[in-house]
Order: sequence, then structure tokens, then C-alpha cells
Amino acid sequence: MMDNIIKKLRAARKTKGLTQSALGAKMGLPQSHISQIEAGKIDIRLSSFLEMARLLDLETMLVPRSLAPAVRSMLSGDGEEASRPAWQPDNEEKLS
Amino acid sequence: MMDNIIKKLRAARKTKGLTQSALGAKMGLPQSHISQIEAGKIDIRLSSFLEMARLLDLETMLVPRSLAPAVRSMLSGDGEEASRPAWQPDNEEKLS
DNA sequence: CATTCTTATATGTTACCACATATATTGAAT
DNA sequence: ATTCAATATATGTGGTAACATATAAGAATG
Repeated sequence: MMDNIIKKLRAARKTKGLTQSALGAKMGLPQSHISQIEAGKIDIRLSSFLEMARLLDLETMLVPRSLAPAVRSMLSGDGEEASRPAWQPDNEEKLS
Repeated sequence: MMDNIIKKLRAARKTKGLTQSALGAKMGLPQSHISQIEAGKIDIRLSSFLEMARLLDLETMLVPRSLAPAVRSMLSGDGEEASRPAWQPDNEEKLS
């Protein structure tokens, strides 16, 4: 479904530490509109989607279905390499 | 820009040997509308785009910009089956 | 040529996104 | 509890995609 891909936009925004207002400012849109979009309440135009993705440093790509799993596995290691250690000594207790 | 990705839809349709009418039938849309879309004359809704891609066996994916080149190179060999070597002697770019 | 297949334009109606603006709700922090 | 930040809802207008239908232009085929 489509709100799946929309949810990725929201996740990307949060990852970048942007608020809806901040993103809205970049796009020249009011925060309220960003909210509607992310909530999947409206069916935005393709150009709006592409611009929003671009502003979040995401590229929209069309992948042949047969290759999608391979691409997905490539993407599964989050965002980029320079961020978090590949693992962490699992420390079961008390993390909040 | 955006008509770039639209052009890929047209290319995919042709690759699959579908006419605008045939694709339109699958989507429940008139051929005239498909023509407008492919010509980049209208700015379609995201759901329409996603469905069109899906009917052409294409998956719409959001790829972090930093990983886009790697994904692109993965896709550069004509979108066919899984019978390609996973790997090829470092032939860096050369993209479409 | 004529005929068929494919694609491009044209016109009109309806539905709804884009946008503005305002307010409400949630949530965190002090 | 009272701010203040972030997000969610609400209302209204204008523009345009979605859709139907019709026709014209191109491109092949016989």
C-alpha cells in the first residue's frame, strides 16, 4: 500500500531530526499539510512526493520486482555506515 | 526531475510489450489518460503512480542518496531475472 | 491507397489536493 | 499546573487530476 512508503518519509524526517514545521518551511508548505500527508489522509501529487523525498535526501527509484529483495537487503543496514556500531554488547537491563 | 521517473514507466511499459490501451485497461483508465501521464502533461497522484508502477512489475523504493549509486549500478544490467553473477570485476560506474 | 493499431489532443464535469489560516490536542519540560 | 513545542483537526477557496468520450495524428500492415 501507499501509506507504507509515506511512513518511510516520516521516519526519514524524524531520523534527520526535522519537525513537520521545519520540513514544511523547506517545502513552502504549512505544517498542517505535512501532518495530513504523513497521516496518509490525502493522496498527494507525485511532484510533491518526489520533492519531499528529495529534501529528506531520499531518491525515489523504480526497481524491477525481481531485484527488489536484493536491493532491500542492501538497504536494510540502516542509513549509512558511519553512524552506529554494527552491534552493541547486549545489555539487558535498564536502558531508560 | 519528475518526468525522468515517468519516462521509466513508459520504458517499462514498452519493454513489457504493452500498449497504452492495454495498460489503461489494467488500471481502469482510458488510453488518453495514460498518454497524458507519459507525456508528463499532468502531475498525477501518488497512488496512481504507485499502481502504475506495480502493474509494470516495478517497485517504488526510497533510497538514501548515499546508497543510490550502488543501487543504480545493481540495476544497470537490464532488469531481468536472477541469473546474473552477483558480482562483477569492479567496473565502477557507467550508468544510464 | 485504405485500414488498422497506437498514440496524441480536445472538451467538459466532478472530486479532491494544494494552500491558507485557525484552533485543538498531545507531550515534554520547568 | 503552566508553559512551550510538536503534531493533529477544522473550515474554506481555487486549481487541477481523474474520469468519460470523441477525434485527430502517426505508424505500420495488407
